Amino acid sequence: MLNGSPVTIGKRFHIKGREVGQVVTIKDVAKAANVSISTVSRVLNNSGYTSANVKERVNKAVEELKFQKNMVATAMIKKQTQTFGLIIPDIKNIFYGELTRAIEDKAHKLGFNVILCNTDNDLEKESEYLNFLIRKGIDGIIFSTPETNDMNVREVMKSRPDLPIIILGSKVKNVRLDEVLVDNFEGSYTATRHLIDLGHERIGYIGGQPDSYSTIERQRGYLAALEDNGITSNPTYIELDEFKIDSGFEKGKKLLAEEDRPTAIFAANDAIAVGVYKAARELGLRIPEDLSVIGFDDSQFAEIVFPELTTIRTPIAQMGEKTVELAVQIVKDGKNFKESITFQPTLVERGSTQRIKKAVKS
Amino acid sequence: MLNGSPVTIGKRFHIKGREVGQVVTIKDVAKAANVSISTVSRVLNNSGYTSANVKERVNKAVEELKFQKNMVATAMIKKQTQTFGLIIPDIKNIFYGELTRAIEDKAHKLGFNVILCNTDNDLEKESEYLNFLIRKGIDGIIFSTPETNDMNVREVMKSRPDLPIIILGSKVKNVRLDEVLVDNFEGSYTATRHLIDLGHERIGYIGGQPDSYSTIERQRGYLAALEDNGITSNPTYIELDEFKIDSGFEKGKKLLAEEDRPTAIFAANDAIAVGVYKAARELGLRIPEDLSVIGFDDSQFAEIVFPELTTIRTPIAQMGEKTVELAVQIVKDGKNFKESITFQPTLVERGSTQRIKKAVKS
DNA sequence: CTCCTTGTTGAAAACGCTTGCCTGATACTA
DNA sequence: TAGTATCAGGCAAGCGTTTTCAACAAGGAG
Repeated sequence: MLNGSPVTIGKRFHIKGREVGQVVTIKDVAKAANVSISTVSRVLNNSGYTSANVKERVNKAVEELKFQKNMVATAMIKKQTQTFGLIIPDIKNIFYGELTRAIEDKAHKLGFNVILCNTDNDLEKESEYLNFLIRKGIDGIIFSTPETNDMNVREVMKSRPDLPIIILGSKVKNVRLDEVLVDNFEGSYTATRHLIDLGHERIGYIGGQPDSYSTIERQRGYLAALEDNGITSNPTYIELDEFKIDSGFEKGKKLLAEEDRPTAIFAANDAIAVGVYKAARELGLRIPEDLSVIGFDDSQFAEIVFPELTTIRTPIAQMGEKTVELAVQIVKDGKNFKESITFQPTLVERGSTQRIKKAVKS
Repeated sequence: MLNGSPVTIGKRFHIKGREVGQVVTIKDVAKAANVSISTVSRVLNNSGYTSANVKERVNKAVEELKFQKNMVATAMIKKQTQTFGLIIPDIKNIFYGELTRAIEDKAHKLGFNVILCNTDNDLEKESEYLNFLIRKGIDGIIFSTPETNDMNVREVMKSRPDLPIIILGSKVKNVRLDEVLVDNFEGSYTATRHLIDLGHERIGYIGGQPDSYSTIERQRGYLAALEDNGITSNPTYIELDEFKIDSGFEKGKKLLAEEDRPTAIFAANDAIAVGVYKAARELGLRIPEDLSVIGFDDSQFAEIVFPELTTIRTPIAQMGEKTVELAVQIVKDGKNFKESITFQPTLVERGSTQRIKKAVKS
């Protein structure tokens, strides 16, 4: 090839008796360019001195041999794998689908891959994943789980205090970490206020997991809005379960079956709102004529249901991006800011909320 | 500790001036257990001879030191990373969400991780990902993209003929690969047949990407069912675009605006069906009274819309699992079967299809 | 002409593990 | 008693890079 050497580029090797192709290494490049491997490495990484002549020869060899740097070897030395672990409850959940997409996109742009981990909010499973990820040498962990249990996070922080951990959309109790949040209180206050502005006073709230940060904060916002507008909150109008359609359906039915049923429901996320739609349908209540519904997140669901769902938009994509930016920054600069970044949600009015009809109040 | 040695377990090291924790290596274990590192490796991997005594000492040391094997070192030697790359168009798409979940779950059970790659059906992007994945030493690639363009697949096969590649839900032209499929023809035939059985004759078809395997096969099934039942197909009743809600909306409006509009529409996936719902709503057509709609996949959308969508259920989870099983088998045994496995879909009747009213035909 | 400085390269160690080879020890056979 | 399996465990090479160190050349300052 390049310098007339016999064609022994690359190396054939076998695994379990099967030939594993011929992989070109830095050694082959060195031979072809007639320099040492250290030199090849230097031009590859653009570090240290290298003459223009040598640079050219190496680049030519790289091209001709189609050399691709083996990243696991690099990872071994540099202790960096260009990989993040992403911990979420369930990628089937559309909210996490959107979040994951934003995260993966940004990571890819910045030269990182993401390993997906679905925990189903199971701490055991979460712990397994975490171990695996750490053994694989990931460069950081992005947590986005509704539960705020700190067991596993603490464990990681103890064994690998240097490892970047970023919490997305939640808070972990008693631990100071980088976190990217949406202003749940503000969003819920706005949602509830919107209903109040439409004349509603009997307003229900259906939350997700009782000890989830979002559930709690959103409930706070709901209660504050009621109070600020002189409406006494009614405990029987508050139900908590999970951030799922089924939960919304069950709890919705429960709320709407009451004699003095709410005229509006604030669902802590869009999935719950979808459940409420189903409940309303089953009970023969029309939305928005008989019942106003407002959701949270502005996920794809919001535009699929009919009438389209009025909801609080969480800037999911931006939050995902910011999270990755933060993670990369920490990996690169080694500085850990322990930042807490909060995004503001906005009200998106669609067809599921309506001014209350006086008749109903009678 | 174990044998009274001074506490120098683990090694502190720094990256960019920041301390990177203390990582316990096999060396530390060896020292603590008073054996050589080869022995430690042997008991860790349960390979070769080791006495009960030594085994115990090593295990004890492992436990006391909380040793975790560094997988990148292992990967370096074994050329196996216990990682798969998953190529899909977009994780936001609910169908891929469900598929990905099944894949990730199974992979995790079998000791593998999955790196997620969203290509947006962009071959350039796909190629980038592929390169990255290969450089990272992934053990196999799972492809699930509607397009059947073989460019990148060929490229990979050429440079790494040993690398397991599995195609999920599609076919790549002119290439023999392991593939896991759903019987698109059969499913579509069933769908169309179902509409015919309900008395429909003016049946529209809205497909996805024109050159996607699914679009083509589903159209074949649709046409065959029409023909077998003596209905001449009408080209103006066939529209193709993308497997998306918006496409369903646009093409649905187009079909339904015609004078002689279809009384039923077979949408090549549930997302398109959702679009058709919107179109019908805009045109004041009731489903199923004025228009029957049937989808394909039985994704989450099907139960969210109202009336709930009659659709063809693709066994998404099973397909995902099977794919991973296949991949793992190939990685482990080194045998490549080039299998083609086809799953049968089933009809799920819900509220969106109805016997045609004679009046309408008049 | 000597001493530095600056530029350019290669040799070799290191990253943390696996594995082939070799040496001993033990136990069994004849 | 010697010969031969069988079992145990250590040594060292190797995986494909990066990086430190030292060597050497060329050029300029004194």
